[in-house]
Amino acid sequence: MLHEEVVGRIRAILLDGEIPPGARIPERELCERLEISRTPLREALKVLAAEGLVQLLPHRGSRAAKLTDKDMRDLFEVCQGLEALAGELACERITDAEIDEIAAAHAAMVLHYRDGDLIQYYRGNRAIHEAIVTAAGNPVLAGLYTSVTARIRRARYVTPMTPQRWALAVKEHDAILNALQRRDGAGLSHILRAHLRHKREEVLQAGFAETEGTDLMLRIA
Amino acid sequence: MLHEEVVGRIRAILLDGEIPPGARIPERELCERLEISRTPLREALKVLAAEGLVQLLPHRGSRAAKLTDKDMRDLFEVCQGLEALAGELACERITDAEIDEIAAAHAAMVLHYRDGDLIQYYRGNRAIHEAIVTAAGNPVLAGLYTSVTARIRRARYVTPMTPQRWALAVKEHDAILNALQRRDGAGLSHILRAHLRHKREEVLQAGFAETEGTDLMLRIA
DNA sequence: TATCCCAGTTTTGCATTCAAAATTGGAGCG
DNA sequence: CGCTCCAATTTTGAATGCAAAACTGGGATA
Repeated sequence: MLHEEVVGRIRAILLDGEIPPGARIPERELCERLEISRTPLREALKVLAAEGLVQLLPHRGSRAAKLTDKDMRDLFEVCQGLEALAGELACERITDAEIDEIAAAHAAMVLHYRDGDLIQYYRGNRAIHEAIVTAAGNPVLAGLYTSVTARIRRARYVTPMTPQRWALAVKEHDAILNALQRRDGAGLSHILRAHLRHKREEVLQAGFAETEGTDLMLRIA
Repeated sequence: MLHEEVVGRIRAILLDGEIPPGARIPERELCERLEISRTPLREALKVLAAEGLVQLLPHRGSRAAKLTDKDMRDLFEVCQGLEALAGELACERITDAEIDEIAAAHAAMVLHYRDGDLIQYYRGNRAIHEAIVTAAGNPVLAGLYTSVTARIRRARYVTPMTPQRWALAVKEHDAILNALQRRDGAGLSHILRAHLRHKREEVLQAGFAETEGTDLMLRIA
């Protein structure tokens, strides 16, 4: 198994919440499960610690990182900045074909909204945000985005929404698609910020900071 | 020696250009120099690879990452976004005392400009940019900023400037300080973007992409 | 002479081992 | 009964050892 694969597998375990935030990471056990020895496992843990998904305590092992309200706020703040930038760049660089794909994803997502299927809605939602970032054509940006969103994923794509908020989110997504189609970078950037600000408020209001015992037990692949 | 310290030492070696971009990283040698064995060294290299400073080639060792023109452009683009965000947040959160410190740093930097001391000018310049990011009060943002700027540091703070460009940069810094003092987030954000865009043009024009043989041999601590 | 091939060497990646630090559990004491 | 302290055990962090992959260079061949 390649180094990157080990990192990926552990990252998935953490994002799935299989090892809940704050829990000790059982080295020995993971070694057996991944059929590797401690050396490559520990290499992966250090990488994940640098990413912010794992917390290393000297001589006391590693734990799945636990996000405070402040962490959550900071992450959303940065995420807003990254998506806003991605939106601007995407408008300069996106192809017609890419816009069509996003429009299709948007339409599908709206259907899930009408069906009241939150899981599928979130899945489509995430695909759209990621497509915009991809369309920005900046791998550095995409990398940071991936790492930041990984940390808030469970909160962002799991929080239940009130009908009002959900309706607003869908409306915002209409505007997002519209701005993209008009290639209105400034406009898209602005909408994305507002969209994420609302999402952040939602998440924080729902009290989804990962304090003791919060385990969402959800796997949004 | 602590893990973080090992990472830091190797990072410094790379940023100093002691191991020039593209060069092979001599594992054995570094082990002796840092007086550690291969295990912690390799852990550090994987972390630095995740940061983008090191390139890992399976079964072929690691090299100091080499930046192409595209990489440089992408990094500057992201850096613009991060600083713009930092500027906005800083205006909301910065204290009067912090503004005074930045004003003092600015004044000192202008003196170095008048002296024609580019090294000292760059040092002050960097301190100001970092102070703004710090004032944003967002550790996640600060972390990403550190990692992104590390990768372009040699280009950003080493490129020689024409008198015109230098004068313009100083003028932009006047405007930066002014916006900060007025706590004009939008304005500051705008100026920072322009400032960095100009810097990027300068760097790319100077052909400072790290292709073969480019070794700046400079240490701006 | 240039190219190909293959044994010898080096380097890499990982498993294992070992010392040091932390945790545990229970005996002794208040 | 609860607290403290200390030896036994576990876990961590790092050095070493080992198999496999990649490099090297010298000779055979075209």
